[in-house]
Amino acid sequence: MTKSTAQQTSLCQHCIMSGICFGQSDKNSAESKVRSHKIYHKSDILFRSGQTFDAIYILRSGSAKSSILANCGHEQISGFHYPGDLIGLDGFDNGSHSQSIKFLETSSVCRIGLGELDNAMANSASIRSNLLQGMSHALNNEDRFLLSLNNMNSAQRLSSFLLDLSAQFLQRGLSAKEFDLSMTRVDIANYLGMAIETVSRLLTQLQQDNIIEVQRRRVKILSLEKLNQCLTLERDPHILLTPNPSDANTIQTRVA
Amino acid sequence: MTKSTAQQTSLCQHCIMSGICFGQSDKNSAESKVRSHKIYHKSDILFRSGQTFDAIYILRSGSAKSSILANCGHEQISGFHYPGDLIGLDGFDNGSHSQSIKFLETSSVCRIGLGELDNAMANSASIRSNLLQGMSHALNNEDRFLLSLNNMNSAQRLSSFLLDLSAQFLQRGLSAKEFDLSMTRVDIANYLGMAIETVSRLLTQLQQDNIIEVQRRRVKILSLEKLNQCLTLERDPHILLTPNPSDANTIQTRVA
DNA sequence: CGTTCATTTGAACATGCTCAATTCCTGTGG
DNA sequence: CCACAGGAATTGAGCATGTTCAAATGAACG
Repeated sequence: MTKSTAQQTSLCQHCIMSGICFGQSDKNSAESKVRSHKIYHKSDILFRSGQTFDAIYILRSGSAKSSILANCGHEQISGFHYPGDLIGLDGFDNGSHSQSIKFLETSSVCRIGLGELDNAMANSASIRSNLLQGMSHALNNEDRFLLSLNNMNSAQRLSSFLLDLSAQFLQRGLSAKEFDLSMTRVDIANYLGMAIETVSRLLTQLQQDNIIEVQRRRVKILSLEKLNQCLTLERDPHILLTPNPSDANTIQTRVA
Repeated sequence: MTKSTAQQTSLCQHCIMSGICFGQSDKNSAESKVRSHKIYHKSDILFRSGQTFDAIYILRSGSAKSSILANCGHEQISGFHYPGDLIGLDGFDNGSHSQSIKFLETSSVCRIGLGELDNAMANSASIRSNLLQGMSHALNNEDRFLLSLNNMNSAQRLSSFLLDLSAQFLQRGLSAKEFDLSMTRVDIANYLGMAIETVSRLLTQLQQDNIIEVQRRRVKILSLEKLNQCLTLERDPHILLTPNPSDANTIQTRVA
């Protein structure tokens, strides 16, 4: 996921934080305002857990994973990031990062210092709104992911993961049906909470069912419909059916 | 978790959003500035998924659960809330709530309209900081919870849940060792992603091991140490060991 | 080419779910 | 005050999903 240099200015103008780089008045004289951005390579670390929080970042190109560390030393990947994503939001909590960010491929990143950010928030309603929206979005993403962990079996989780990636790529103007995974099987297994053997088996299964073609990092989705069906079919909502679906006091509206 | 009316003013002064209610200048003449708050009862809904986002809320007393709804109609609880918690942060994402909030007992809530909030953010650095901190905290909480879902077995998840509650109560000046659960076993099972029978079995197990005493909603922790050991002992980090713990390129620092 | 890492595949086993029945609490009405 | 009904919680036994362990295969890289 890299962009030609010709696209960079346009990339900046559509950035969620563009208000910081381009003043209200001169959105047109953009050329000179492209914020300096730093290039990182595969396996580079943007910041580590425990490190002082002094900036947030926007991923311009490439991809990264964020992870936290359990007491037992276990690394848990909490998300993957793609161009346009805000990174480092975990730091507002207590002044130091709780996550670590590691790049999965060559990537470029804009840094927005905390002082600069706070100034912008004081002066611009759209910056305030965009930042809150970004954080809220991250929260909702985690909620939905949580749902899939608690609610779905391995096959459904993996299908869901692939569909999610597909949507991410589509949203960024790339192919929704054919793409390269930037993470290893180990990363996928970690993220989805299953053994890497299970990931492997399920991928071959999907391939045998003519739903995807997969070869190493390359994935081709043969049928988005069938992949979607994997989520709904063979569902068995075992956990947590509340007894009174029609009760006005109850939150859920329908129970299978 | 309810507070006497005598404590309410003090409660407001320590509120994370107090800057909105009390101007910088007159933090002392507090009496008259206590924001009107609304009382809800058990099973009441604060807002539902899909509802227009027009305010955030602060829980003053009581407790609540937030949940989202899967396509299949399955309700997934994404968190429990206690006094001081910010509620409704999910709405910044796209202008409508993705969560639903349901009270678990009689509770009182302050409402802060979006306009009012944005004004306050424009004018007060501490409001900006507090809101971002609150959202970041919520994010980090979810990350840690995600880790426990992917990383721990049922016994560990339940122990972790109890310890978490204990810490929440302690932080709010209540007993860390003896408290009432405001949620049902069904809620616990839903949240922790297991069957309610498993919750039940594990609680009796913990009781037989003289780690807790539990009777219906009442929980007494006999040994916080032993409960903590439940998290670390019998650990078996099966998933996701990355091969090179000492590699500088790798995020985690140690692997069991 | 040989070493290393990533991935795949197979077979046994374990955790935790499902189904079913029972017990325990709480509130309600006789 | 007691009997009864309904929900919540507990307990037991069988079973399924997905893990563990072990070994083989495949791709990449020096």
